Amino acid sequence: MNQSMTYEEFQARVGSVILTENGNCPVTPVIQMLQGKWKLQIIYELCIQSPMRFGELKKMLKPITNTMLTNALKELEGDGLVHREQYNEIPPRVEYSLTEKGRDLLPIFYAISQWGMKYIP
Amino acid sequence: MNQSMTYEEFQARVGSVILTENGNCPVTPVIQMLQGKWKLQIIYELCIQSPMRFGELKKMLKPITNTMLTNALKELEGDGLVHREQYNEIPPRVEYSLTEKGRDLLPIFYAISQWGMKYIP
DNA sequence: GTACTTGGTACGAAAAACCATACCAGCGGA
DNA sequence: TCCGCTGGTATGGTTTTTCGTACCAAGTAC
Repeated sequence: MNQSMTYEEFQARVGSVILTENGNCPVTPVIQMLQGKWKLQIIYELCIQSPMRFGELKKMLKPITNTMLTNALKELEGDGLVHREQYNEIPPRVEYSLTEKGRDLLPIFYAISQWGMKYIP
Repeated sequence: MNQSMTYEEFQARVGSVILTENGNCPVTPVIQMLQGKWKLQIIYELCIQSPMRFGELKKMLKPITNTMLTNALKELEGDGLVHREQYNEIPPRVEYSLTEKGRDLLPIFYAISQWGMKYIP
């Protein structure tokens, strides 16, 4: 099934079948996992370029603060979406990249970009 | 292009071409538009069933308060994603449904559900 | 010896989000 | 006459996010 599915197709597949199967919703937990001002943006930056250093990410997400970036990255790492690789050099170097689990979020961003290209002026 | 695209395909298409074309990103504004604890959930409920009355929505999103639901629906209506239809009856009846613009968000939820089915236990 | 580098941490303050509670209209039913 | 129904609004308070600023280590260049 691709992205040109109809409303009825999605409803038939996700709404009627999966949702009511055992009470486990495959959408709500994902939405909650990705909540927060920066998480989706960070993942998206890592979609575009990976790996990225802490400072590079910070520059891309310009008004972000150290604290926010650190916290968000920690949570993303905790959720297994982002991998943190630390090199013991001076000055320190830390590289962030998407895990396979994180890369699998790509179709979401693809769908978002399709919508954005249609509706964002 | 469907959802089994490779990382390189997405990168080539969204990362390299569209993003750098004119500085307008088709992803970031969408992410910001959908931010907040309830917006995505409301849209998702309306994906599953539409139209829905205010009280039905409230029941589905159980711990939500009147204020939150009202505010979120107003913003979604303001963004043109949700349509509000008011019937002047007693007791009052108001039905919410997705606009075409809102329905076009469906592929995003489809992609989310695909990811959720793979990774949510 | 001083300044500069990176990838953070710690702290408190400010802002935003969220919540609970009470209240409203106006008709139908008991 | 009083209650209950719906779809909210108003108010104020609490909790969660987010921000701003200062600071750190440990080496390198000047």
